[in-house]
Order: sequence, then C-alpha cells, then structure tokens
Amino acid sequence: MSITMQDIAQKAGVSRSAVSFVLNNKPISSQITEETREKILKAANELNYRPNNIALSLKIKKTKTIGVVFASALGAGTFMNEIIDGINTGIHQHGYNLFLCISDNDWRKEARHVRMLREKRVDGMIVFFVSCQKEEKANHDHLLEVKKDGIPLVFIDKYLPDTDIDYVITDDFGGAYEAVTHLIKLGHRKIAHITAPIDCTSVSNRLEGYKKALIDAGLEVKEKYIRPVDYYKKDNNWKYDGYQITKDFLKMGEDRPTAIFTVNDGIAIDSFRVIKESGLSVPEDIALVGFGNSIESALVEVPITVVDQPKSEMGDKAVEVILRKIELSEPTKTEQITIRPKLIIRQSCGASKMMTTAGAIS
Amino acid sequence: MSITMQDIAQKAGVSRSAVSFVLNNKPISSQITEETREKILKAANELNYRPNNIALSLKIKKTKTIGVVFASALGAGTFMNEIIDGINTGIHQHGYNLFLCISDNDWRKEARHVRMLREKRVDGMIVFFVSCQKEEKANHDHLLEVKKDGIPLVFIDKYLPDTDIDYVITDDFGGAYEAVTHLIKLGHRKIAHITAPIDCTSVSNRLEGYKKALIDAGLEVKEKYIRPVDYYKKDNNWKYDGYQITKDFLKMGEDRPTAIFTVNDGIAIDSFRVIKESGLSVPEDIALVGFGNSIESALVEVPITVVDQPKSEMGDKAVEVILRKIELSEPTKTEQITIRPKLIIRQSCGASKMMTTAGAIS
DNA sequence: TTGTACGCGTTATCAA
DNA sequence: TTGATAACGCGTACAA
Repeated sequence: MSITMQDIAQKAGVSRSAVSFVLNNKPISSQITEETREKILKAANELNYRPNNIALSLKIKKTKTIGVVFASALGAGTFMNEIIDGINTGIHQHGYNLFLCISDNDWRKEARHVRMLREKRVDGMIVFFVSCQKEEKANHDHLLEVKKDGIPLVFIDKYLPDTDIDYVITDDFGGAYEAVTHLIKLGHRKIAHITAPIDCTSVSNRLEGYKKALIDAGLEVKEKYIRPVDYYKKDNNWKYDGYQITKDFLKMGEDRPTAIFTVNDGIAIDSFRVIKESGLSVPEDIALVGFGNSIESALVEVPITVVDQPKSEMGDKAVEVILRKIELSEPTKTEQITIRPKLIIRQSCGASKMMTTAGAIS
Repeated sequence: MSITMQDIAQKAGVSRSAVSFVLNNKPISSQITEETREKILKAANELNYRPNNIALSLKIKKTKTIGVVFASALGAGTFMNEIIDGINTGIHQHGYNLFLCISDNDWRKEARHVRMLREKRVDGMIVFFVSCQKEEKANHDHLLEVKKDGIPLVFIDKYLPDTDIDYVITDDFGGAYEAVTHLIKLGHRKIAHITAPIDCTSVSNRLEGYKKALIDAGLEVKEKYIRPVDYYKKDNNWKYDGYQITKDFLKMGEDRPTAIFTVNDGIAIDSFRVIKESGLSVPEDIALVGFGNSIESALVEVPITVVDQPKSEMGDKAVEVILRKIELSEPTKTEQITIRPKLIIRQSCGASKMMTTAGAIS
C-alpha cells in the first residue's frame, strides 16, 4: 500500500541505493547525474512518497517525539493549552513532535499512558502527574520506571519529593508569600487561606508561603483560618467546592476574615459568588486573591487579583531541559527550575492599579 | 540500552521464541511449562522490559495512533480542549493514541505537520485546518495528499467544499438560523451580523443562516447590517477586532441595529464592551447573540446568549468515523456529519429563562 | 552508479 | 520447546 524507496527505484529505473543517496542529499549523490537525480525526485513526487519514519526510528533508535502527559484537559480553563502552547513552540523548532496523553485524573490511566509512551520509544516525557483521586493516594511507580529506563523525564508544575527527577514549576511558595504580603500591606490582619485536600507540592508550598508571610509580618497563624475544600462531582469529574468553606468563614462573626487567599482561581470565584450572595461585597468587606490567572479570573464582575502562574514559560523551560537531556544523553546533573510568578493586581483587594512584577529565577 | 526479548531470553535461560510466545499469550504457549513461563515473566519484570512498539509497527504496518492537527491552541478559550477531550475519550477506549500538532494558523506549518504525520504512519488524521492567514489564502494540497494516500481523514468544525472528505461539523446554518429567529421573535427587526473576513464553510454557513432567517420572516437582508471584522495583531497572533464594527453600528442613528448576531463569542464580547462604554446597555438598547459558547461568554457581566457548538460531541463523532474507516479499511462511503447545536439563552437578549434545545441529527 | 548484505526488534512459520 | 529464517523499510558500508 505504502510507497517505498524500492517503488521509486523501480519507477525511475535506477537502484535503491541511488534513491536513498539522492533523497537524503548524501555527499555521494554529488557523483550522481543531474538527470538521474531529477528522475528520482520526479518519481518520488509522482508516487506521493513519504519516507517511513517508523523504519527510520527502528534503525536510529530515536523517534524525535516527546510524550506529554496531563492529568486533565479541562481542569482549569486554558491551563493545559497555555502549557502545551509553550511546549509546542520550542519542540517544533528543534524538529520534535508531540504525543499527547490525558489521564483524566486517574493514576491508573496515567500509568498505562506512561508505559505506552515507553513502548512507543518517545525520546523524553513531560508529565503533569496525578497526585491523588478522592480518598486514594496515587501510585507513582510508573514514573520511577521511566527514570530507571534512562528516558529523560521532566515534571511540570509539581514534583515528586525525595527523587532527583527534573522539574519546572512555579515558585508556589514565593507567589503565595507575595500575595499574602500584599494583603497585609493593605491592612488586612485576619487573612484566611482555602487550600486543597491533596498532598502535592504545589498545594503545600502555597500553604507554606501563606504561613511564612504571616509570620514575617508578626501575625499569628491560626488553624481556624486554614481550611481545605471538599470535592464534589460534576460531569463525572471531581471538582473542588469553594462554597461551603466560604460560607463557614462568613459565619465567624467578629472573627470573620477580611481577606481570603485561595489555592486556585476556581475557588476564588466560588468565594466571590458566596460573598456576593450573602450581601457582602468584594473588596470592601472581604478581599480576595486567587492563584493561577485563568481567563475566568479576569472576567468576573470584580476582576480577581491573582498570582499568575507562568504557564507558557513553564512549557518553554520544560522543553529546554528535556532537549538538553536528550541531546547530551550524558548523565547530566538534575535540573530543577522554579519560575517566579507575577502578582496581577486587579480589583478584588482594593489596591491601586499598579502591578508588581518579578523576573524569572531558576 | 533498551531491553529486548533477546535479553530476557538470555536472563531466563530460554529461547527467544519462548519469550515471544509467553509474552504474547500465544496458544502455543500453553505447551510451555508453567515454570518456564514464570521464569520468563520474572525476567521481563526485573529487566523493566517494555515491548518495542516501533518494531511492532514496522512489522504490522499499524501504529494505533491518530494524528490530530489544530490550527490554534489558544484561539477560543477551551475550544480545543473540549474537542480534544471528546477525541481522547473515544480514542483510548479503542486502544488508540493521540499525536497532537498545532499549526498556529500557519498553513505552511500545517502542511509540514500533516506530512510528518504521514511519515509517522499514523492510522488516521483528524484535522481542524487553516482557512487563511491575513490576506493570503491557505493551500490545502497536503490534505488532498493524505486522501490520495488512502489514510483515513476527518475534518472537524469545517470542511473543504468540492471534495468528498469526511467531516464532523456544527450545523452552522441551523444554529445561526435559530439564533436570528430567536431575535426576530423577541421583536427585533434591525438585526446586524458581524462576520469574519475569511473564506471558510463555518463562517459562510452562519452568514447564510442569518440571511435565511430574515428572509423567512419577511425581513429584508441589508448589506449595511452585514460587516466583516478586521484583524489586529496581539501576542504575535492575529485576532479579530469586534470593536470598530460595533462602533460603526452605533453611529447609524435611526438605523442603528437593535440586535447583533456575531460569528463568534469573542466578537460578541468585544461588542458588549463597546456598547457598554458608549453608555448604552445590553439587552435594553441592543441585544447580543454569540456563537460558540466559550467559557468567557457565560462570565461577562451580562452573560451572553450563544449558539452552543457541540465541541466534545464533534470530537466523539470524529473518532467514531475515523475508527470505522480504519478498522474496515474497505472503501466505505463518505461520512459527513452535522451536529445540531443548542441555543443557550442567557441575559444578553432579554428573553425569558427558557432554553431551546434540539437533538443531534446527522 | 549499482548490487549485495547487515542490523534495528518484532512476529510468524517451519523443521527439529 | 528450540533454532533458523524471512519480512517490515531504511541507512550505510563495501565491492564491483
């Protein structure tokens, strides 16, 4: 069915070697008549020939393909898109292509995908892995196998502690620290934090940043102001429920927080709705800061101040790292990159319209 | 570097054939001692073995991979995500995987991607192609080559007229017709349409639906109410500018339209902003209906009534079609599927809170 | 220029 | 159970 060099050779009435030489512009092909060369090119063209990359890959043991695994395609607005966009740009410039897998927040599916990518002999993998699914903690053996296999692996946005696997993440600690410090500077003293009930580095680092900012400002860290959301099921997908916690905060009377810093934008938007429904207003009664900078966060009635996760930069960097590993193929040292996020000040905390920026560090 | 069956055979002290039989659960392997079988399995496990799918593909001439090409990763909110999500679900259930390419609205890049996918010997391709980029009309030869090659090809969301290539699209005509009819029923007579300056089926079908709805209601189709947007450059990407056209409409005095139907949500949001800035209000002064149902459309201050493109259904269907083509491998008849969209009534046209729905047709 | 041969890792067939 | 051998399509090296 599919056209081979043999077919071209036949049609052009030359040898298969000649075809190979010409098609690959080998130095030897300079000793081939211009006439023969054109005959070959013409035949290839007429036959709609495309080299068989599978055969090539088998031979050279390289696929020029990067496997990318994401926990969710629709999780947080365009989170995946922006990262993919970053990955994509870099990847193609270097002649690599992208194998995409979505694990739907199911670590078993993730494991299947990761093993499949190994079988497909991708040259490297960029993984946004599943931390846990409701109750059950995720298993990560399949990721360690990749490492053991010697296939370049880079985590994105979160990492596995206690391993020396490369990663590119947002400075969650620093971002949270800056967000909370911003609130403190605006005069807030009762600052709550809504966190997520999962055990992953990004979530816990944000929590730590929140605590440290309070401590550095001489404020007390109060457990009653730190609450994890619950899950609820929507469209057959587990989502976070920011409503209940916010309601709880509103019922605290005297102790009611004057500001809430949430672990992500989705929850901040939930909070906004609850606050509004209760007759209070943002930012006058309660200030709000989210984390992520999803498109939604900017479109809410009162645009929400957020820590901007540098999504496409993470994608860019992840590509840089993985290509370095692939091309050097030497046992290089671990690269663990943290990108400093910007705080985007909008209207949900009543601050002036200035913007705090910070460059990237690594 | 990579472990082969040979390595396993060696380690287990058996023949390579035995390994192959056991690993593939061949009937012949029933004649193999339970002991040998376990030795083999154990060795495979200890060596962290994964079959080489490249070698397999070369032999069986199947990659179990579908190539997916998108014009843009960030074009319209989560448009791509939702389609990919649909594609992804179906694909994995059937043991297929997904090779993703983004052409950044550049048809030359698209051509490179499509040819690359042919070289990678994907079993089929789902393509959201580039219609044109500013001034220049896109070339589609690379898509015809795929067809000529006999590789199953399905277009998504728009198609190439004058070809018999399969596609799965939204009923753009019907959706537009319903949207405009809705406006007419609400009493509007001066209904404008903002279209796009590109020559592609989805855009022109929406325009035709708009016209037909007017005609069927006995209203006149006026050219002054039909205007294409201009492009502008943002983040190195061409975007549509809905602002200027809307401003022009507002300046029409007596003839000012009382309703605007836009070819997509992004433009509807632009229009909303212009209307609001001019001191007028939606829907009291001007009603608005968009097309797409991007997340943004629901989050605007006045949530926008939109035609809901059935994105994940399009993905689903595209997979169904392509798998049918792949597995049958017989020259089956062309499948061109049109999915009827729903009109989602929100607050931008002042209609009551009911929802018009319609099932899918094909 | 050509023809021949090898190797990449697998499946598959056949004879031992 | 085991070898041995062919085939998949290509790159490459070598002898003619």
